[in-house]
Amino acid sequence: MAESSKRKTHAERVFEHLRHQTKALSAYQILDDLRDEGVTAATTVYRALDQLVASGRVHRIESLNAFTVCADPRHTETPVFEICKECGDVTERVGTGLTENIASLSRRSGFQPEHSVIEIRGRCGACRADAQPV
Amino acid sequence: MAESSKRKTHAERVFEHLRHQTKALSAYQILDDLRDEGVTAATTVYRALDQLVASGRVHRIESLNAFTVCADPRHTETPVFEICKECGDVTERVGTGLTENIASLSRRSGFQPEHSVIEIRGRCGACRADAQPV
DNA sequence: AATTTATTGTAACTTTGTATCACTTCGTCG
DNA sequence: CGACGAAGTGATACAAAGTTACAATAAATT
Repeated sequence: MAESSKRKTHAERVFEHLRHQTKALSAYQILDDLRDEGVTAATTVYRALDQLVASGRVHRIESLNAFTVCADPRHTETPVFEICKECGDVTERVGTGLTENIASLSRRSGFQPEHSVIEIRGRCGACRADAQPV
Repeated sequence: MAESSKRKTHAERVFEHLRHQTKALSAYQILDDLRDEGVTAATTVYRALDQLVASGRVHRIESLNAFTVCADPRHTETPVFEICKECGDVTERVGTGLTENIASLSRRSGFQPEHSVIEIRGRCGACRADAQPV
């Protein structure tokens, strides 16, 4: 095995790679991208992603079956993801107050929320600007 | 082909079947369930689901890769789904005010929302009650 | 009847995700 | 030092979810 693969864990490699993306990547995209660095099996990528998601350093984007780094691992609020249908960029918003809205909904319905998925698909500001011809 | 399959479209069959469920069903579950009624191919199920989702009669639950009927096709607000991790039941909530929250978030961020995915995973009221011994 | 149009089926294939088992690496403890 | 166990990795196979391309059929039009 390449000596380079001895120093860092694969989880670190996956995290570092994701950190340099503006789009969310699928597990298999990550696998392809990291073959040079000694990651050769889907299993390994999924294991790395499991750890990273569990530790809150990476988020899974459900509507894309893809993954992106957490913008701020210290936040406790439910993150909101804006996903641009044109350029594919994914932006995480925190402190949106939506957590409280969900909590109050639950108070009414008797449902006990554990994990919320909030993903907004649409067009990002940059793509809207691009589409304005003068 | 069975004569029964002549009367209704497959989309109708899929819709009727979903309507009698409390849980969301995957496309392949639907396929299995409807084999007796002459639905034999995954393609057919997906085509039916595409129509139903496009016409707003069925929702796709992204975090489950599954489908459920729309509780009220007339609503315009973004639906919120409560998904119980224990019993698997999926409940749609409308009129939660979350649409307005998302809109105001967008006003700040410059993002133009088209379709929002809001799915809350946790425990439903019934399962919470069941888990209370005495 | 002939042509078009929508619906369905078949089959192969891609993408996404999991399970199993063997092997290596590495720390630690005797 | 060497044995041992835990964690990490890889290979393989498989399961689940979704798509594509094309042929066959049925229904509607003319």
